[in-house]
Amino acid sequence: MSDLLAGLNPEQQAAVKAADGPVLIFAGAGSGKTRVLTHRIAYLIQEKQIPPYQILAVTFTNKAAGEMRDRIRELAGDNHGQINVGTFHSISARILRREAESLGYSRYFTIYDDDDGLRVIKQIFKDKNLPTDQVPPKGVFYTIKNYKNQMIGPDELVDQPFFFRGGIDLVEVYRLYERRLKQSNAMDFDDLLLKPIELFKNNPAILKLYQSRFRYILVDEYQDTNRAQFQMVKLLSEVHQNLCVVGDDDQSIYGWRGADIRNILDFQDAFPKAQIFKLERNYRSTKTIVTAASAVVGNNRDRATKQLWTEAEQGDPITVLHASDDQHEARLIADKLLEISQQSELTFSDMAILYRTNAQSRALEERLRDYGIPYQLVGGTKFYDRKEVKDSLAYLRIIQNPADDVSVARVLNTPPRGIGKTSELRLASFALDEDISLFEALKRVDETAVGTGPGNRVKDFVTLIEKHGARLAESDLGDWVQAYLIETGLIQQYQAEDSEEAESRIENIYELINGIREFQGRHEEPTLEAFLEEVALLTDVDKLTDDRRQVTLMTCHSAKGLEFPIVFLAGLEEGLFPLIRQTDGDGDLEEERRLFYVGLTRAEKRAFISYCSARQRYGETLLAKPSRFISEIPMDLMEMSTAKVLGDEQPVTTGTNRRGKIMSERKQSPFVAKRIKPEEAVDYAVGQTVEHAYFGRGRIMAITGSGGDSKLTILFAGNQQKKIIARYAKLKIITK
DNA sequence: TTAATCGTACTTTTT
DNA sequence: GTACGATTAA
Repeated sequence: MSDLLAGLNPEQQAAVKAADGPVLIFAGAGSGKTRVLTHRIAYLIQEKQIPPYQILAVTFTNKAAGEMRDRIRELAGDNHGQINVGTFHSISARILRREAESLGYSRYFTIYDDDDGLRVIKQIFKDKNLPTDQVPPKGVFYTIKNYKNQMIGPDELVDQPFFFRGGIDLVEVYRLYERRLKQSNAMDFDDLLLKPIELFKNNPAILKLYQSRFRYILVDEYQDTNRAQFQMVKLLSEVHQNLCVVGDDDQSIYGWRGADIRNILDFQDAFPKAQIFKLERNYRSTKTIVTAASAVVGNNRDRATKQLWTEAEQGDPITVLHASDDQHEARLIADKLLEISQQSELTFSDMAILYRTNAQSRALEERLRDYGIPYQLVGGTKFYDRKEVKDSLAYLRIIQNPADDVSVARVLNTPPRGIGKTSELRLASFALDEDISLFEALKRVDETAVGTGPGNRVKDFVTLIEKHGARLAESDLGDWVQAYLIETGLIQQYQAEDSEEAESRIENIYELINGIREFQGRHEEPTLEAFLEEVALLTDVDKLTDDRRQVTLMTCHSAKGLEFPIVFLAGLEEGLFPLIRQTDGDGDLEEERRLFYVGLTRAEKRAFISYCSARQRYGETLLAKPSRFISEIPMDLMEMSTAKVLGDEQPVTTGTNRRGKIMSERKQSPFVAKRIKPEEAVDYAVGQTVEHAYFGRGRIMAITGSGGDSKLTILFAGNQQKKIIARYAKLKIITK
């Protein structure tokens, strides 16, 4: 069956056939990397007779894992079943559940996300009476995360004077944080990577087991692995050395998360016998796009030498759209989307809009809605991050792991049930004194200083949890969740509110319940723990659908590994892309450039790049210059669009002109953009008729606050009442 | 002591 | 626009 090699170019074939020993494959953008990986696995199974269960393939997202499994199935037939495919985090979680006892955890441990972790830090601040005014808990949390990412534990920091201002001892908070998680039988994302290493180092027998279990290891997106991930694969492949990593140093974009580009650049140092292959032929994009992207990324110093090339046609030049502001930019893009969908065979699902920050999606979304263009948004506020969904999940997590203090604290008084801050504080300090979990403290509420009123409420709460905990085993999971969540009163609380927002929160809770039923239908063992784990490790991209006729909106980071015939890169302005943060100096310009490279190389046929002269950010209007990345593209590959948009002539959308007029210059910021502050608001008064860009004419019913920050309550046509902040509204006074 | 309202600060990218 | 914390009202 060596038709496995048919249709592969010589380099790809060589990479597939080099089955044994360490292998590094540099795979340029669009060079058929996934093909090589899947064919390689099929080759191992069919030609080398390796049992599938001895193969471990690690991908970056669950979606990529699913796709890989599908493609191997096509190639290798039935035998693929027991192959281990997953993300680092999901594979680790699986190992850790099995071996939890060896680490002093129960197998029902909870996975904490950043929000949960931050709550732990905040609780520590409360317990220790640390001041939050000098150093925000968030900052402490991120510092700790940073250390964990680099595998630096609190003990290794001890020699250094790590005191923050305000007398906060970082090492102590770090220690407490680790202790709290352990006591809560919880692991954060970093632990999922660190604990297996700890496990393997302390238990040679267990390590040996997994070494022989994973006799062939393949790692995709290797350029984005961090130190812990490197160590894990190194440990696992130490004996057999059958480690194949695939990546592209030019696409390393997760340095901020601890990814170490040196993992790929220095692979040979760690594995001196490594064979190296380079896939440099691009099959995805036009010559224009390949040449442009290569030219830009060629400005980076820290990279392995390689030259991407293609035999594809030249294709259209990259179109640069210049907009006056972000609203205008959104219109230009929407116009192009419509134009392309009408004048070509392409549909909206062939098009994507990519940007640097999630905040940019709003203006785009508004305009797409106006135009009636269907879109799907990846990222932003995720479904599982919504308050009501997290609350619901917290109720479920308590059942699985009562030691999960974060979840218990989260829902103890949600919905409000008469257990206020004071009671919570007393319970928490009792738990601390007795060295027991918060839930244990609730059960012993009579021994605490909590009053009888709230005390009875606490007892009701405990009864509620225990009652449903006992029922879990004997009922259908979906029915059980529904009954449980209803009895928590969570839904009732929102029903009482009777607002649009509450309405959608209720919908989300039901959507969660439906999600569980759907999970039941597709999972072999639909247990509560399996569901909670899937939810914890799910990414946004995992939920992306291909086949609906929708434009895709997402960040360049999320777009990694995807491709679209038409790609728009929005917001190409100095300070935004490359992004410059005001707080900690210059970021990593080379990484920003790689990110741009990733974005541009997503395009198959045509790329559009847009930038604005002025952009609303943090409530201010900033003047901006076009990104340096635009000028790094060879001139002859670009065309500057001078397209006029119909909408420009309509008075309704003259916000830019008006704003341009009332803008006054302030001092130049240290960075690229000039800061512009709108003048103090015009004098609004109750009873005036005003015109709003979106809502039309209306009458001011009430004003609260003063100046630009004042809130206006305006009654628009159709009895629509809206509250609007004067400063941001594009209001025109019609009559006094 | 609890609940509701008000004011403020925040938004880089994600497993 | 949101989500949190603080302040105030009950």
